[in-house]
Amino acid sequence: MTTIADVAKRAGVSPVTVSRVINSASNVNPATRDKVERAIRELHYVPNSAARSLRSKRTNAIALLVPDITNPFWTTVARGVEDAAQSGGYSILLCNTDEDPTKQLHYLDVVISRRVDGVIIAPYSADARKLKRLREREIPTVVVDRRIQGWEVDTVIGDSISGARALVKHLIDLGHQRIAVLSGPLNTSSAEDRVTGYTIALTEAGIPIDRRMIRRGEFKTSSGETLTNQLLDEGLRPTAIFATNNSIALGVVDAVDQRGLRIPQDIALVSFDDIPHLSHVFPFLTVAVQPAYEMGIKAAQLLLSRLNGEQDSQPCQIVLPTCLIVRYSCGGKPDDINLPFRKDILPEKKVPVQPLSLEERRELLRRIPGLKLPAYC
Amino acid sequence: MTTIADVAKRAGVSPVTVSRVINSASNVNPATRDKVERAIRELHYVPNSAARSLRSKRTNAIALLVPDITNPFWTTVARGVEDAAQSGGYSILLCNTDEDPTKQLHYLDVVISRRVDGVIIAPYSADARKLKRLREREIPTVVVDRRIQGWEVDTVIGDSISGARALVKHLIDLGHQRIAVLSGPLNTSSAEDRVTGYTIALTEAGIPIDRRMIRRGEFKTSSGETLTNQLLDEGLRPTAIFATNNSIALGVVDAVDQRGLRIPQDIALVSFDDIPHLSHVFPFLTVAVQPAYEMGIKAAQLLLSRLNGEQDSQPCQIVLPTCLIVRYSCGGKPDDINLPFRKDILPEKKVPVQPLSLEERRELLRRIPGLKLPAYC
DNA sequence: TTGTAAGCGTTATCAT
DNA sequence: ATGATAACGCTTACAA
Repeated sequence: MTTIADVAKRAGVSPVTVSRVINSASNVNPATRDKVERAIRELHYVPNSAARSLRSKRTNAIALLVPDITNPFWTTVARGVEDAAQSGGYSILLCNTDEDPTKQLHYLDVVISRRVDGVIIAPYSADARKLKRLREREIPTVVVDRRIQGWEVDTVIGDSISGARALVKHLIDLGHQRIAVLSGPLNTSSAEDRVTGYTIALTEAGIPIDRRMIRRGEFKTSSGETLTNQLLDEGLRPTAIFATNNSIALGVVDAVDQRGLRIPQDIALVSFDDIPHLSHVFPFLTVAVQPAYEMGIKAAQLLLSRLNGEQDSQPCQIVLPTCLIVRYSCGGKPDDINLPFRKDILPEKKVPVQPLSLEERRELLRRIPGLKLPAYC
Repeated sequence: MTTIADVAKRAGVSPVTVSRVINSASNVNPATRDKVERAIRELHYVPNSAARSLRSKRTNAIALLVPDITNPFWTTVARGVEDAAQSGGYSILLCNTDEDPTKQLHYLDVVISRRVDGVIIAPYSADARKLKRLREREIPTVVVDRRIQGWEVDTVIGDSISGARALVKHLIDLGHQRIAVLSGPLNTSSAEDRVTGYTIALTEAGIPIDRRMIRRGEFKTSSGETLTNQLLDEGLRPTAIFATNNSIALGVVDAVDQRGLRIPQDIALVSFDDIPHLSHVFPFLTVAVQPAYEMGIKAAQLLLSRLNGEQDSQPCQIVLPTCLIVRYSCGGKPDDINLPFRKDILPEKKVPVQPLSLEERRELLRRIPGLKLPAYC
């Protein structure tokens, strides 16, 4: 395989000069540059990045650790990351962690072994100790979609609290009083923030919190199904369910379907995160959406700016606004529509979600004793 | 950062011995191994893979080049690839080409520069010359989803011809005679094979081919929309449309919707490739599906077996069977169902697709003069 | 502007 | 079973 020495020989210069051309150093004579570039072309020379990395201590690669690329939310985030990374000259190492501690740990070792320049991660836990390896080695890191406790690290998240609050408020406005929430893992901030938003909305409406209506599982369809079954088996008779992510929502649909119940006639359903192509063909599910693509772009841009030292040294937290998309799944629409759907019959309404105001925040902290409101909202 | 020399010193052995331990060489004294492993743990040593790669000429990485990870088909393939690669100790370099020649070329350079051990690619064109760089450098390659002309290379594809034939036959059985097909790029075998399947089904039913009913665009929603509009504007009055991929199908839905027409009452729709979560909530679209996850797994396994030299030297072509999933979108169901859907009201039927038999093949070649049937079916 | 020399951290090769 | 030595292909530091 052609090396830099071959090119140098052909161009009649030293390897260093070729290196300078490759790295677009300024101090190269244009004529020399031409010679070298011709030699590179003629020999189809492509530098060996292992060798470059070994010497330069940079890999021009970043790792992306997400729970599951198969979830359309993560797919979209990944695409954003890839686009931004690519245009900055970085490659992406893709890692699915499945929210699995062992897998995440394994991948952190891969990340360290490969000496990637930076990491974008949606960690399975808010516990900073799980990311010790990254921190110890001072690998530039951006956490996405979730907040971390115990480590001031760059973070890009959606405003889950306000989104959830808006979603539940919407249900309440439609007359629902018995609303259940199906949350994800306890130590995952996005799951918890959505429960917080739920609590806020109920409190603001003067509806007492029934702890039995708050369920926690995993961000998985199977979990949504199980939790729904438990909920309905216990005879709590919720009139609406808030699924804290799209996978859980699908599980709710399944469980409700199996019981011969109907959405929204028998039970309403809202969800955090959309199911992209579904809305396209069947504008059904009322959801709070985060700008997933932008989240990916922003995370990558933030990381790259760190790598280039363009950023001030303070870790930052970027909070992206959410939108409420009101569709059919909580009722309020005729239920005798012919198949298939036309968007003029099943219109959808997209509304930006307002974050909590300072007064609302203060008021809430007063009214709800145990409430922990993260700084971001 | 800790190096192999640090570990060696601590364990009181030479770096080579540490290397042997890392690489689980057999000829290491168990006691020595223990000492080394302890030292590794104590120092939190993780080998530098750039250095390893430079010396060993292996990167333990493979590149995955797909059109767009955002398309659920590719998402699923990617997940399969990642799972298989991970369990073989390989990392994945993710590259979205957007079916764009420039992007693909760019990524081929990245691939070469990074000296990945192998490549899994869905190339934007069947022209082998576009992959010259891979071939010249003898980078082990598996082509997925598409056939390549002019290069005998490992390939994993779905049986597009039989799938398309089954899909169109289904339409014909329901009484459709004026069926349009919206295909993808001319030089993409999956697109062309699906048109071939279409042609076969019509011919077998004795329906003459109307060239105006065959449209070609891109595998994009916008393209599906445009093509549908053109088709309908020209007054060809198709009673059914066959979209050759899921993105195109979504464009058809849009266009039909905008005209105030309904699927399937006014026009039927079938598609190649499912839209995963859609079917979950709204079992609507009749489709031919390929086992996308298995395609990813198979492609990665094939590649890894090449890398490990476990395979005979012949390039091979793996053809995965397709299934027909019959749902609502071509009619034959009541159209006065209340929202939302219950799967017992909108049942779906999944049928394995039979490949063309030898006799059928022979018969077809006789009846259709210009027909080019690829070897795989 | 260009070149020389050294070294990045590992493993292949050969020797013991 | 273990070690010494060199080399992988490049870039940094310094010199000219």
